[in-house]
Formats: sequence, C-alpha cells, structure tokens
Amino acid sequence: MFDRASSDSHELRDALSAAGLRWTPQREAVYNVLKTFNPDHPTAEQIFRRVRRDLPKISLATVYKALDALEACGKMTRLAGSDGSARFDARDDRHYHLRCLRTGRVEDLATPYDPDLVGKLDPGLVDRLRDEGFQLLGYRLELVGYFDKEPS
Amino acid sequence: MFDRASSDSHELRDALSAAGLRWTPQREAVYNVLKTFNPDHPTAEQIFRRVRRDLPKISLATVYKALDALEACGKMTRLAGSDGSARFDARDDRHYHLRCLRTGRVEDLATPYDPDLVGKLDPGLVDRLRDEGFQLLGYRLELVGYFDKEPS
DNA sequence: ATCGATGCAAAGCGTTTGCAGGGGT
DNA sequence: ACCCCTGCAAACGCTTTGCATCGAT
Repeated sequence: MFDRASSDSHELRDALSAAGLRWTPQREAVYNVLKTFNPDHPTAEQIFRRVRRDLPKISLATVYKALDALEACGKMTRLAGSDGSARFDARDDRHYHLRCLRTGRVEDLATPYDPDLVGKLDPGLVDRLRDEGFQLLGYRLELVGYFDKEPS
Repeated sequence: MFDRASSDSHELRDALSAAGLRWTPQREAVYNVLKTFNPDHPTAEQIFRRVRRDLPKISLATVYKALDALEACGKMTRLAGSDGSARFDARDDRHYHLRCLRTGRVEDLATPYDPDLVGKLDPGLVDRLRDEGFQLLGYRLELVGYFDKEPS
C-alpha cells in the first residue's frame, strides 16, 4: 500500500519491456496523469497540459508517442471520440462508459462488467463468429444520452 | 414493394423537411449509397467515390454537408472510427456492431437488439442516472476482435 | 557504439468553413 | 425576393512524421 507508486512504476517498466519498449520519465508521467485523472478520460491535449507541470519541456509529440507505447504494452486503451479527438483510459479492469452526445464527455460506470453478456444476449454467437473467421476479444458497451448540466 | 425506391424518397423528403431542411438530389444520392451499401458502413471518402458515379460534379464538401443533414433529420447515425475517420450507418432499426481492431472494418450483427439490456444489467440504473442528471437515450454495443482474413 | 526516445518543426489527413453562384419555394 | 444549397478552395484541428540530438544499455 505505502509502496503503491513505485510498484505501479515497476508494473509499467515490466509491461513496456515485455513489449520491447523502454521505460522513460515521459511515459511514466503520462501514465501517472492517466491513472490520477482517469475518470475524466482526458484528451491528448489535456494530458499534455497536465504532464507539463511535472515535465515542462515535454512536447505534445512525445505525449502522443507515449500514448502509443502505453497502448502497445496494454496499459491503456483508446476511446474514439465522435468529434475526432481521442480519449484515453488507463483502468485495468473492464468497465462500461457513459457518453454525452452533446459535449463528448465520457465517464466510467459503476455497474460491474458482465464477462458473459454476449452469451446471454445470443447463446452460440461466439461459436458462430469463430466459425465465420472472427476472433472475439471482448465487447464495448456505452450508454449514451445527455447530461442535464455540465460541471463548472 | 415495387414502389420501394420512391417511397424511400418520400420518407427522406419528409424527414428532411420536418427538420427544416431541403431535399436535394445530392442528399438523395448520398442516402441511396448508404442504404445500398450499408453493411459496409462506408467512410465519407468511400461514399464520395460511390456517389460520384451518379453525380460526377458532386464535391466532397457537399457529401459531408449531406451527411450532416441526414444525421440531423435522423435518417443516419455516425460511428466513431478509432483511426479518426467516421463511418456511417443508415439502418433505421437499432442493432449491434462487430468491429475489427486491425482494419477498422465494421459489420452489422444479426442478433436482435434488446431494448432492456441496461435494465437487465443493472436494474435501477436508469433511475439512478436520471437522478444524477443524465438523460439516457440508448446504448451502443460493439463486439471487438479480429477477422482471420480480410475479404478481397 | 548502438539503438531507441525526445523535442522541435513541418507535413498529413479527415473534416469544416467562407464565399460566390444557382435554384427551389 | 428570399434563403438554403452547391461546389470550389482555403482553413482547421488532431495526429503523425522527419530529423538531429540525447541517453541508456
């Protein structure tokens, strides 16, 4: 517990090196921003502004490259923003999202992830997909709608 | 049945004018491409190339504006592509999608849409969301994975 | 010494906008 | 006559790339 930050760091080192990538302070800083502000699912620009407080010399290009590295080593996933800009999610457990159609804001949902939702929806679907040449890895569920009012 | 094309056309006219928008041959042509090639969920560029066969003088900007109009009048929805480019879906019934993580290819799923999936997942969630100021309009479910081989 | 990572600037790509001309209501 | 729509070109925003330099192994 008291060692949480450094054990996270080792996790990140290991994941990066397992993917043939190197650990760097920039990647660590980007990862820390994602872990700390994860519920916000920040955009690359927001991550850039946050991480600049720790590493004032970091460039936006490096943030993008760090995000690629984090995605490649499985520590982060990318959410498509309908508005064009991507959002990032470093939670390591599967979960659902709530998306505002007006602002693009994305939040995590507390509802626990059901590993067999697809099976419940259509028993046999997974097998049929496999037979048709589709290797199912998982699913994404998004609840869409409007927030009555936005936070300040 | 034999009147399908023209009744589609009237539907489109009505939907557009209900939204305060005008019917134009360009919008009709874009809509027809979407209806005809819908399972492919084409990108704007692909729609542009298709529709050019009928209207050689159409511009890409007009295609984008037509897509905005079709979305605004409810005849089409926009799918976010993780690669940045959007894909479009003119099916008028709710349904699920299959997405290839490698190529971005999107297909429709035959499995019927369950209007109460959210309620089954977490009874009371809809009410809780409403209390927290979120007006739920619907949900999106995507099965993600890899196609073993791509079609020629 | 090698090889990947950084940071800067420039390019790339999908999409949007400004604007003059055109057409339906 | 009005106002929306088209088509062209230019602008835009997010993301990627080229390249010289840096740093770790």
